[in-house]
Amino acid sequence: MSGGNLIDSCENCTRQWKNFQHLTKTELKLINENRYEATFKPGEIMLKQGSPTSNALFMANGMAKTYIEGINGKNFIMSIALPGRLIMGPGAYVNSRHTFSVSAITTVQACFISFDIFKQLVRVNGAFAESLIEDISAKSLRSHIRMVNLLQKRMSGRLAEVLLYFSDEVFHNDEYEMILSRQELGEMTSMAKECAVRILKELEDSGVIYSDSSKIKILDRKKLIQISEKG
Amino acid sequence: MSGGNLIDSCENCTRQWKNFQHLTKTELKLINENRYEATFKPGEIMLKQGSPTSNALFMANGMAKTYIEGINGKNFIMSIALPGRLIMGPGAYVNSRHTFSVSAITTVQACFISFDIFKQLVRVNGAFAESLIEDISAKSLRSHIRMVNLLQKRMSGRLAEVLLYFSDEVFHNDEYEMILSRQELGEMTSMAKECAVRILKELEDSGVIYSDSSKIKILDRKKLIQISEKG
DNA sequence: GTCTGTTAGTGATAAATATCAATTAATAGG
DNA sequence: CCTATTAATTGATATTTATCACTAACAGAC
Repeated sequence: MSGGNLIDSCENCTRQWKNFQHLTKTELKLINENRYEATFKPGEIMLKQGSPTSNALFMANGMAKTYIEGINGKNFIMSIALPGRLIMGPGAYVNSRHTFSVSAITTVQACFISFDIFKQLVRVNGAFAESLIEDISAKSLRSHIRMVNLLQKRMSGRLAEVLLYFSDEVFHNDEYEMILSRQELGEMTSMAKECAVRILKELEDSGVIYSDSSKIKILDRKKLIQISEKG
Repeated sequence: MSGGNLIDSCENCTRQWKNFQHLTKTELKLINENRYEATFKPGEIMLKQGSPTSNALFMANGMAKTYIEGINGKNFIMSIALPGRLIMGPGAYVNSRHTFSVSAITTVQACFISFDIFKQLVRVNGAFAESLIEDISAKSLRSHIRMVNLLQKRMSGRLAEVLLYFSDEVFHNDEYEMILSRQELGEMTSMAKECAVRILKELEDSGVIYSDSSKIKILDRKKLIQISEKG
């Protein structure tokens, strides 16, 4: 993590959070003047669960994992944070503690903005507030869907779902680098790493995917969707 | 479900959603003039997953279960809706479809308020908007905690947690009527009904609770918490 | 290059959980 | 009060998933 601003301004930022479009020029300038840029190396923790929610975090470049540190050191990876996204857990408006941790997977460039300023803008700008509610709601909706997936499907269905998530939401491609280790893949699908390995192999053996340790290629999308839906 | 307003007005309603305190008199009057009261009998569906989110729902009296209709007709009960609470899923601000269903457990008195009006107030009243974000955030936080509980604990831990939920959040008493059937208890803890029965029996045999088919009494709270935390 | 620690992969086994098949309460109508 | 259903319980068994104990592969430090 190093200081110094590489990004010129929020106004010209190509990775700007899309909800900032609801701010006036003055308001956006206020954000810009109060942001702190940081660059994280792979593996570095960007936000720590339990720490005070003093800042909202915006992803400018790179990828990170958001995860809950659960019972007995067992993690649960919720999602992959991508450029242009706001990272703000529910704790910001409840107990002022981060509900989850975030750690960089690749090199990550991110901006911190004080919650005092952020919340103030939410209070005075109705359209901005509404767009924040939309953002929070979308995350909540995903988490509901995710919950049912994880609770009601067997391992192969859960893993298939995550493989599709990477293809559809993260890389927008049927072929991609699996940026998570097998251990992490297990933490995202709520299974032991050994099981993740085995099911990946099963999917490869049945010709649904090609999988070299770090590369994934979806060969039979229809079947993968079927496995994901059937459970 | 029958029409006719039994509640005099929002202003004097003892079950008023606490966030309405941020509304002006005029705004609250607007809500009051546009609300529709309904009474549901036990078992009746109040909101159906997938249907359009035309209204926000406020619980005035009684208890309901909110549940997601998942895979193969398997339900997942998220929580018990109580008097004074707003029922509004994330769909309202995303795809205008209810994300979950709600059905009455006891006789329920509830008010429907059009989302058009509700959203308008969110837009113009910053403090109200903020309080809504707080409400949504609190629900989201619970759901995160719930997710870890359900994903990382074994059956006895999950059931113990739900028994404590009823005691702490619903009845505020160590002794209460279990308003859910064994089947539903299973749907809330993500286990088969037979397992719910067995674990309830185990807890009784080990003196942690007393359980007559419909009555639950927590005898050893410390131990129950321990079981819930250990997983 | 060699050493060393970490991740991936494999098979055997144990533990947890679901399903199935019966019975036995419990309850709502008539 | 009796009967038809539905819910609760129980035991046996099948599935699913986790754990354990290794071996192989790999990457970084020196």
